[in-house]
Amino acid sequence: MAESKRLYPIVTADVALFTLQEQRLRVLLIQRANNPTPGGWALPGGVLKPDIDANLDATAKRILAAKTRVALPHLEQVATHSGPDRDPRGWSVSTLYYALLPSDQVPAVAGDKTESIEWCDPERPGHRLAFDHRLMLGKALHTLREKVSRGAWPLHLLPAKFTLTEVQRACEAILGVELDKGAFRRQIREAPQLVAVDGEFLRGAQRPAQIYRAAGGFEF
Amino acid sequence: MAESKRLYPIVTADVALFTLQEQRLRVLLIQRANNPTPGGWALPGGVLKPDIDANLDATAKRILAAKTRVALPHLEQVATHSGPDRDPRGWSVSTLYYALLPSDQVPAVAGDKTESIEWCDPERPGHRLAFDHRLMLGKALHTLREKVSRGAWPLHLLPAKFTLTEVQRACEAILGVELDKGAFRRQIREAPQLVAVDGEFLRGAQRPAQIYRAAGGFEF
DNA sequence: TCTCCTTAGTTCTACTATGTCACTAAGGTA
DNA sequence: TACCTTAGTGACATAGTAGAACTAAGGAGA
Repeated sequence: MAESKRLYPIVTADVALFTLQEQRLRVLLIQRANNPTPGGWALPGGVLKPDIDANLDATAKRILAAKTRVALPHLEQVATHSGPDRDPRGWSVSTLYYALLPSDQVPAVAGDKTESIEWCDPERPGHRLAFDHRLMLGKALHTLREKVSRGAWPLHLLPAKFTLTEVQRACEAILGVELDKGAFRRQIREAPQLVAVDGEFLRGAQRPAQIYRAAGGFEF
Repeated sequence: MAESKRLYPIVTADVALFTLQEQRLRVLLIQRANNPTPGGWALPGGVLKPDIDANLDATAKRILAAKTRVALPHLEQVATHSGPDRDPRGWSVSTLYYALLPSDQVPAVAGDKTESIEWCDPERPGHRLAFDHRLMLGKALHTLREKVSRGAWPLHLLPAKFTLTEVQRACEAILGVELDKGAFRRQIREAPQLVAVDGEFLRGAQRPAQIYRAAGGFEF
């Protein structure tokens, strides 16, 4: 058995699941009761099961499905970390993904009985992370920010219907900076990924805001 | 053994090694004499050896070292592909890298006796590639182009000393488009990664060209 | 030695994208 | 009806970019 561990490394998928809470970017952390580092906080992850997973993407989706009751629309590969010492179980190869959870579906995420979950500030998780997950989280956040700063709209973080101001707040939460309304709307106006929902407005104690939805085939 | 293949997938590293030949971008392809698809052309790659590799980066470097006599300065991870059918040997996990070989070191690349090598146009390799290597090659090229179009200078494709025109030709070969000299030099002038070698010029039947080298700590 | 050719390297101009900010619009609330 | 809040637009200055014309500096050849 020790020999087989040398010949065949453990292959896992880990996921940084991001969402918005009160207009702040949050990432899901899990404290596993048993399993390899007891009491340690970590990104959700699990071992590849070649008999049931079509590929590592499927592994990541399976792990997320065990935590959430929703089908995650967006899953993106970030990087693969490997080495003999990063996991106490032995030589390991871990492919990191990030996923975006719509902010109205946070309640659909629940831990098993054997573990605690927490939504944390991805820049300061507040827990010491097991393995090299601190580094991984940093890479996932960096990749997400790169994508948004290159003009991708993080619509998967929002409910199915949303206002342009909500898109702007989501971008600001991801990038960690405030954006100018005029410049932001100039760019988003030409984006074919957004479709105004005719006649629907968000009402409040101010001018109503046009409701939008993602266009069909939106891919982030 | 069949059982162990189900439980533990094959883990490999594959490398798209790029270089310049006559100002054209080229990628190294190998025709393996034995090994899993006889006669098929493929990107150089090999199985992770946990007992000697510190991680998958080391696997990629080991594989390249077996093909070339030089230490490759630049190695970058692109993506990880996985699945039960992509490799005839069974369930596999393959991490793809790309590397840049200085154009004056192409002769240092030589195949084993048991295999042919060929430098191919990465957009039209001219051979049917084994596994999903055609897709991989596309991704590697795309990642390289993204990096260059975002302002990285592909100095690792050039000899230790080079002219600004050579940098421009390298960028053009990667991107597949012609660049404007004025705009190119405006950007490269402010780049701290390039250092003019005082008093050294490339001479020919025209005005001499200033010689440059990469600044210390250049990281691509 | 003079002219011409080639490539190196600079500069100028028009244009386009972007940041900044003020302005108008459209509700609700008191 | 005045005023507050947020939605949404427009106007301006600036910075970055493309495109081309320009000068510079050698060698080749008549």
